[in-house]
Amino acid sequence: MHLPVFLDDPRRLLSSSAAASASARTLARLHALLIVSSSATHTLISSLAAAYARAGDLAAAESTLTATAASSSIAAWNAIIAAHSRRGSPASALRVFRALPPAARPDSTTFTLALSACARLGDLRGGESVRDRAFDAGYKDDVFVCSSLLHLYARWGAMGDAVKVFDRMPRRDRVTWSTMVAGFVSAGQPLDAIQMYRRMREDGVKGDEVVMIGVIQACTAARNVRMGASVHGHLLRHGMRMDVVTATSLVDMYAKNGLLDVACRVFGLMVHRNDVSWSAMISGFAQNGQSDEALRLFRNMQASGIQPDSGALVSALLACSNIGFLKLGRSVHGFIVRRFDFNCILGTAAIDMYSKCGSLASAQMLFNMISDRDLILWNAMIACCGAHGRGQDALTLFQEMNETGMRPDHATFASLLSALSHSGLVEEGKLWFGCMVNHFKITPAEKHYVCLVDLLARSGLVEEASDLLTSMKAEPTVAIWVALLSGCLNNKKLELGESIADNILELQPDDVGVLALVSNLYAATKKWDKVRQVRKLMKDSGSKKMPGCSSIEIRGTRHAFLMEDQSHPQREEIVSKVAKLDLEMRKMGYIPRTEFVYHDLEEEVKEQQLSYHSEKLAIAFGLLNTGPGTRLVIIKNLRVCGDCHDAIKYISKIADREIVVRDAKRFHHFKDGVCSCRDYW
DNA sequence: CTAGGGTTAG
Repeated sequence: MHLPVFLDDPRRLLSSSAAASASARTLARLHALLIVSSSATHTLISSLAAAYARAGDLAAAESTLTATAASSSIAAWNAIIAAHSRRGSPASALRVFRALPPAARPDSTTFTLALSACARLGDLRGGESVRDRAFDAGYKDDVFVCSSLLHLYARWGAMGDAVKVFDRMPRRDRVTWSTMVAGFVSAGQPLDAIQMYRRMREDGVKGDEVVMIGVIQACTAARNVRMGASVHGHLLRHGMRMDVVTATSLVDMYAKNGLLDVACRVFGLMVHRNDVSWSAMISGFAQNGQSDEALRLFRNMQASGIQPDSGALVSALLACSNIGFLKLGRSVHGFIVRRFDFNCILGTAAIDMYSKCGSLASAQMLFNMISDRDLILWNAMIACCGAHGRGQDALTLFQEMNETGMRPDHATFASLLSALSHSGLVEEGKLWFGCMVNHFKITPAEKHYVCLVDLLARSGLVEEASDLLTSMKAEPTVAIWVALLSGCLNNKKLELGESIADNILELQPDDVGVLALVSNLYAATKKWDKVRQVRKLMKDSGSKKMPGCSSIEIRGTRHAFLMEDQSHPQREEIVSKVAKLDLEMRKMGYIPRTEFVYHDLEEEVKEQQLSYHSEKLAIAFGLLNTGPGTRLVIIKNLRVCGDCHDAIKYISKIADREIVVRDAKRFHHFKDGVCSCRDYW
């Protein structure tokens, strides 16, 4: 037993580094001995309490101080408050702060800790009362106190107040500056963040990693890769520590700006990578449409022994959504259920995955299981119903959402209006558009106008839609004109349609689908020279666009089909299946719509080209490889053309199959010769 | 004994 030795000089023990790492148990024995031997002085008790706090026994620390003369020792209390903070319980930190005995006079450290706790809790009013006490106690010009006050405001979007504090600070250090930079970034003002950094440099303050991370994020948000790269160079030249966080923000900066190869190189050069670094890289691929690569990385991450965090899982789910990989999506969902609490972010990503993989039922089931729903989760589920052609369900959900007191935002209405439009619920669409503007005071954006115009025009109310355009403050965009034009074409309002087509051409669209619509309209009015002119534009933009690709998942394996790709082992069988279907379709009245072939070819060759459209190949493959009655889910990267849309209706009848096609815009549910979406051009 | 930092959903 060596404790008595300590008793010779407990003072030395408590100030030595041994105490810093002493266990709470050792400290307790020492404590007891101090009391028994009546040698517990004020200073000793205070140091002991601080040592308890460092060792993590906060209850012991507090009870050591309470009811002794040492309870006036602010240093000991600070140690306790700091320990609560480190442990991630700001509420406990504040509780201790508020219950300080009157004899313990808070100092700069105490106020700083309390303000930081308020910032973490988002307790602005509590923070302001701490501020008042700090200022009264004479810490008005204290850099630590002011910087944490600044952070409180900046972190919660009150940049105006943050600037006020900042402006009257007599002294600023790099923490002050970096707080301002990060504040502007999270307030969505990246240019002001960069401006702050410039001011800092003019003031002669050198940036450290933390400031630079803020600047990198600002470059990411401002889409300024050039400056981002120069910051990167600056870091390297000045030999700044490339820690995980710095490197990760660089990876993110390059990836979000489309420089995936550079992002990869930075990622590859990292000495230590943690879950967040992997997440940044995976999301970079997923958001740049390289979903297969994102999923490969996701597997690599697990293989290298890093447990995916929620960021990586969300990105993996996003990648599964993009390519419609239901089996993998399900397994990621299963992984989450086993290891995580299902929060709203993960829930939203999973619901979106099920939705985009064609499984409305799974999305609904998951939604019903989540009881604590936030705005984005509701929006995702409403969008899901809409995408699957369930306008009425979307409306019911929307009303349910309102009943819970959740306030809809612009995205909610975009999803709702789009759902109503796809289901042809005209009266409801008009009603809720008006309600959005008048009751919820949301200024309609382009997407809202597109939905409403589409809804009106499709339903034959072309004039009403046209009036809506004139009532708009801004000039109509291509998307809005297109919605109106397709209504004109479907409802044979050719005269109005022609002037709209002219308007669209003036805006120089390069979208082949848009041009096809315009060309179809000119064909309907027999303006053949204009048809030729538009078809030339289509040829130019058609050669630039990516090839159409469709995929189908059969028993957990994905099969992708491109028009040009001859390499599929079952290619011949597939092509002859399509030909057989084609024959039957024609007997039932199908007429190939060769206007959807954009190359100058003989009519016969054009018809053949139509047979090679990727969605037809994928469907034929699906029919060959699944049993009768199995539902087929096709994921297509571009929009389904009018010809395929007609053809799949017939195929669903002939093969007696439910066929779901997800194109770049939405879902088409084909069954018994009809599609859930209304007229299609 | 004290303040500031990265990824992820509609």
